[in-house]
Amino acid sequence: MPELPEVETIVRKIKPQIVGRQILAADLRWARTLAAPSPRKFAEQVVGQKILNVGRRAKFIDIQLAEFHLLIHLRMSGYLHIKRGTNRPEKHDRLIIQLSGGRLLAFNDTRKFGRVWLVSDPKEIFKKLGPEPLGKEFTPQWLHAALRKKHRRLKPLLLDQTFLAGLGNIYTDEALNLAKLHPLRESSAVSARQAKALHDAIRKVLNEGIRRNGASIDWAYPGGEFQNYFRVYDCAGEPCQNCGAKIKRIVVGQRGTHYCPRCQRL
DNA sequence: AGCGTCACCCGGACGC
DNA sequence: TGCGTCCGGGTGACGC
Repeated sequence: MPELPEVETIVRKIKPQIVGRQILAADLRWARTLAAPSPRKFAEQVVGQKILNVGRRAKFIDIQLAEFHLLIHLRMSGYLHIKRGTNRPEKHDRLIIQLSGGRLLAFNDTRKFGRVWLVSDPKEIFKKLGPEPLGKEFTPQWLHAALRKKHRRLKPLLLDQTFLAGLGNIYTDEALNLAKLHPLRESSAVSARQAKALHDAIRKVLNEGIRRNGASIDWAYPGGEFQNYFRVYDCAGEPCQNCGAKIKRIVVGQRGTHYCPRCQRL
């Protein structure tokens, strides 16, 4: 389930292999939201363009072309593959871009949740996003002030990309556990000290996820190991590593939510 | 403003 | 074994 660490990892993997190359062909087989209206039009717009850079903003992969930005959101089951040569498309390949130098960039997405945009200015997509949790703007002071302004429960608030951009379900549960805060805790009631703990916990779990190449669960996203280090996510019924109490699973805003009832009191 | 609910997908897990 | 059903992830739309 791609969240920020997976996206970050994928960007680091593909960037050196595709920056500087030119797009020779583009085969768009499926995409939910796309600025270009048709596969033919899409190919017309990108073929011949050079890839200038590959970056990330929140969970979006930003492939900067000479005249456009190709934005890719992997959602849960999406993945970007670099292949050599011109192999046959694999099952669930949704977009295949043939590059100069004999390389192929394929966007594979089993569950068709991922999205692709071709835009001239990525700001139109990014403008609603909150700050980057690993960026300079995200400080304990900012977080405390931002939490106080809201009257929302911590779990849905942290998942809200307009509040803070990049946390998904796994990392939100893990961060709240590390910070010893209950997922249903009212945001405006969080103290400065707790905000500092939450800030540090968010950075810690994201950096840990990146270091372990993200989490591989089920079919999604090969190669990560973070799933072996979950403290609460997907651990319902298991003892808390900190206190031994049984990890609980509840549903908050349609999302599975895992926490330690003893360490994270309401 | 914030919350609940639904929709989008489909491989895998589960129950019969 | 095979078939039906449910689940889960991120996000946007919609109604209260």
